[in-house]
Amino acid sequence: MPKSSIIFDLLKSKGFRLTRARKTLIRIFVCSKNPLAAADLNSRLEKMDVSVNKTTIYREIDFLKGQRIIRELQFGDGKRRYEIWPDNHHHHIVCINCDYIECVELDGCLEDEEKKILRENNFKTIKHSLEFQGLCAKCQ
Amino acid sequence: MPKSSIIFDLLKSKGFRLTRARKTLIRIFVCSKNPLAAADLNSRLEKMDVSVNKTTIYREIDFLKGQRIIRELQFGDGKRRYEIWPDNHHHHIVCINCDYIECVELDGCLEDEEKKILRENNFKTIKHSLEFQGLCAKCQ
DNA sequence: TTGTATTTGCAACTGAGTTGCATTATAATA
DNA sequence: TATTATAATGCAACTCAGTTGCAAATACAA
Repeated sequence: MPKSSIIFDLLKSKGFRLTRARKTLIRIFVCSKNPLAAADLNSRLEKMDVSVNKTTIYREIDFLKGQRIIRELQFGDGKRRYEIWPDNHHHHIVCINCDYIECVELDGCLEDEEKKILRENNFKTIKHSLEFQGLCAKCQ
Repeated sequence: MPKSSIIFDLLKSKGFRLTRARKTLIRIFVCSKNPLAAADLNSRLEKMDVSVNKTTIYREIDFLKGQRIIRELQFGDGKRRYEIWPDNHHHHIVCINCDYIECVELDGCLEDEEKKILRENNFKTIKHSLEFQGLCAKCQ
């Protein structure tokens, strides 16, 4: 069973409706290799002949975020980007020249650091955001 | 000699002018314990009776950033924040409840990871942005 | 097929940040 | 001190991401 169908069933079982926009957005996220901003979603929807108002796109983003189907990322260009909720904990590296993005998996990611923060800063760490910026193979 | 004066001399020696706005903004950054957004700068300037147009604030931010006197940070709320260029490499932890911010210093920060990225992703890493979110002592 | 709560579209808005251009003011020099 | 070049500023109008209130449409259970 493709991943989209699993998500459809999950949402249906929770009593949410499967509208054309919602299903298409979920398919877009499942298939996309890169995190997508609201404007990216809009142009992909248009290409797929599913016309959706931008308000709906933002509301659907909130909905999918709330359902933990997607998660939000920030690459420092002032746009919020989203990707399907990952199975594996990972981060990203963005090429500062051509915006090409790759996933990066780190070993034993920041667990010790979060313990240190609890000890030294008295903060209970919930999550962290870590993105790398650099030059991809082509742009070096 | 206070830190602001050192920066004033540096800029002067490079041939830049020391205007009221520029000097006041540098003083604000030097004194501030927290990273500041453009709107924060505006309200602090008003309190100090130095009225400055918002265009000037944004241009001055660009200037100070270009001179490596301040650096930009993102905490994921859609605003860009700035702090005086740090002597020590550090990150931040933000309380998701009350927005209180503390600095966090990590040991041997991410050097091994950046080497790994060069090996495995073929990216030459220039920099990284890492921010923690959690609950501060009061909000736990 | 119907009832209704969920979802959507629209239009108008907010708030961060940008641009072009005319004006002002810093600071080096005469 | 007065002159001058140009760095810095103000203003108004703009872009672009994202939000809000409300009326209309639609998914889907019964």
